[in-house]
Amino acid sequence: MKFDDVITIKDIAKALNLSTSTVSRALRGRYEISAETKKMVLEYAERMNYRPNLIALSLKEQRSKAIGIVVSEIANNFFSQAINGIESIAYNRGYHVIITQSHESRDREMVNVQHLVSRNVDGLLLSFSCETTDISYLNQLHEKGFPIVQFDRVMEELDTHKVIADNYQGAFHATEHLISQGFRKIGHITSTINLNITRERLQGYKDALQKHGIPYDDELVKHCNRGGMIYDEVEEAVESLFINKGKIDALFTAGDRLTTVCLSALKNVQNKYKQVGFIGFTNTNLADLFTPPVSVVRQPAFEIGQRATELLIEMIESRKPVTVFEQEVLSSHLIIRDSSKPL
Amino acid sequence: MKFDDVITIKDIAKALNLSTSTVSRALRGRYEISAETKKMVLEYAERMNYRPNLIALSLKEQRSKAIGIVVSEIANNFFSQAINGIESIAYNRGYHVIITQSHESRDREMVNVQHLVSRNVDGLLLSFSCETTDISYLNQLHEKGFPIVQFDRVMEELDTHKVIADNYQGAFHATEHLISQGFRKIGHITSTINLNITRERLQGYKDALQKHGIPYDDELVKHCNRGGMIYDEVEEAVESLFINKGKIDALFTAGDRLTTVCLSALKNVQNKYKQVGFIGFTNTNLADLFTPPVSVVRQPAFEIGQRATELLIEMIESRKPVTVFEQEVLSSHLIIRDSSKPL
DNA sequence: TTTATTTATGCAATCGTTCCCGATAACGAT
DNA sequence: ATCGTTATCGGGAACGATTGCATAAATAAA
Repeated sequence: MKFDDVITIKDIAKALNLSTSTVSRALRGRYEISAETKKMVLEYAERMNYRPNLIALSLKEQRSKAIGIVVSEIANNFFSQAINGIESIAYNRGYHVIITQSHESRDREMVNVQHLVSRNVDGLLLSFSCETTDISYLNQLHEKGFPIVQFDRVMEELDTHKVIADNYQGAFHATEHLISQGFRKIGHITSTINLNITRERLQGYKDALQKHGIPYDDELVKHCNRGGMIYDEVEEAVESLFINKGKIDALFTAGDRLTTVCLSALKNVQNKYKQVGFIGFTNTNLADLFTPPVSVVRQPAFEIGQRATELLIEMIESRKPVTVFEQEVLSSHLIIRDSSKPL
Repeated sequence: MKFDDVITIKDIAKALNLSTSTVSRALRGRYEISAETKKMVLEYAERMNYRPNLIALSLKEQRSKAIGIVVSEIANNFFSQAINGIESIAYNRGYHVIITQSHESRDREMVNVQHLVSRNVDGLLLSFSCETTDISYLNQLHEKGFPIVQFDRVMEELDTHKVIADNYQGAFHATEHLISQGFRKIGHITSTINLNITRERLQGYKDALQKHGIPYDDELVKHCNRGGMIYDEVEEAVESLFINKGKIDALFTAGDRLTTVCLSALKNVQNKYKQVGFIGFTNTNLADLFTPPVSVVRQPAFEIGQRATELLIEMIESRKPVTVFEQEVLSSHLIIRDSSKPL
């Protein structure tokens, strides 16, 4: 059904026998308008419940006061918390946010970006999908100086602001912690190597092993390339780590969704959860309800969202093009619970 | 920084020495355009990576092919799953979705609705906040026949399609289940009575008690009016139920976030979780990782989102105004685990 | 050859808003 | 009476895209 009878500035102009310009200025509170005209317009607009059409405004002003977000999944503690951080800043600065999900698909991600751009968003906050390796679809946009800030899952070759957690440190400390608890055969389940977070965490894991003289074993690292989107992929990874009985004595998982799905899989696969040391990256609030309570690496999701948004708005509102970009690294937090204590 | 050099239909027209009309028709594949002109335009557009400006299109066509969503929190399993259901339908029908959060604030909810409307969304999917009692801000919109579908948290007095879970049945069965397991003093933590889901579930709880000859005790029902947004509110409710030692022997919680927060609070308050029978409405996938594994009432969140979207798109695309509205009730699912077994 | 028809293209209005220019009137100063 | 100033307000272009209508050229029919 066609729906179009919302009140516009033209309607007000016609009703009050004024021109649209006058009405516009009255509503904007410009000085050139006489007090009585202004009052008349404001009262009428109020009475008729007038709201400016943001579409028309965007077209005219060439900006929308809206920020586009692309994340892989909102059903992910890290991202939903990050989005809350984003909103907390954006809202106070007068921006609205438009949230989209890539569902770990590069095509969907690209479509979302294009859609957001053709909706005239003033800037983009991006966290890439597992599938994404080729980001040439951003080239043109980026070359023209379109404001983009990457967070969490970032691309080295895309030179814009980046806001991330200290993935390397987080993984290093988590692994070192497991070692300090006496574990020696530490499995690592992570997602695709496409992602910086995977590589950084893997490196932290490796370096911690090396520091303590534990040889690195390729067989103990399993990549779930869809980042936990497909349960079977994760269960298979978990199972394979247990093929030789006692092959691993502890497990370290990277990635929010991956960690929670791993916990399910561990439970389902011969109830292994209680039989290995465990620590994982996750932002769930329920970690201490498990038995044993789960040790986690918690990322400052909210703050990452906030910081990314501050940088983005700074870029949007800067009068001269921003050409020097920074990478901000926020500290993650190791929360030791029982799951990583000696068995 | 002002950013505006995206390619438009005018640029193409100028470059190829054509009129914008011709370019537009060529891009739309209209028959009136000669094959060579069409080819020339298409090739140039492709090469310059032309994308139509959806803002301009929306303004012209008076529709945006976008659907606005307002939920209280995306960091809530029910809503994030519902949103995935919404997206699954919308995407296939060529609609984009714009997700906003009210954070359980009526004002924020209203602002979001107004913002979405002034962005020319073609319809709204609404789930109300805890705070909302007065929805007069929707009156004008609704009277004019603007397509709105309510889901989960709905308002009786707003006559549009509604898609909900069988809250009464779910609560009734959950309570009856606890009774069948021998529990008699069953506490109920729920959110504000403003919400239909609260009232329906409370009624289910009451009726189950009555059916089995258990007197209803007002003291055993606690309302967390912010729906679990404020931890202290929940902890207080939990504590108060335990003031008289052994006052309750089981707990039934309504609401996704409320249930998870309650579990935390139960754990924190003298580690009570293992000492009471427990069942709650929640869609978390981690319920069986707790000890004991949590019995839950699981709502068909994904399907609710899907169905609501189907109804909405039907309304949007209907040529005549829709005046007869239906309320669809989808079955929830009782999943019995150990938390509700006799102690 | 003339007229009718088809084919291909351009013009201009439209959507809602803002803002640069002008236009008009009132008023005081000359 | 004329001019300049100031205070108010309107006209119209612009933003990007679509589309009904007009027009031109090319072709077909007479």
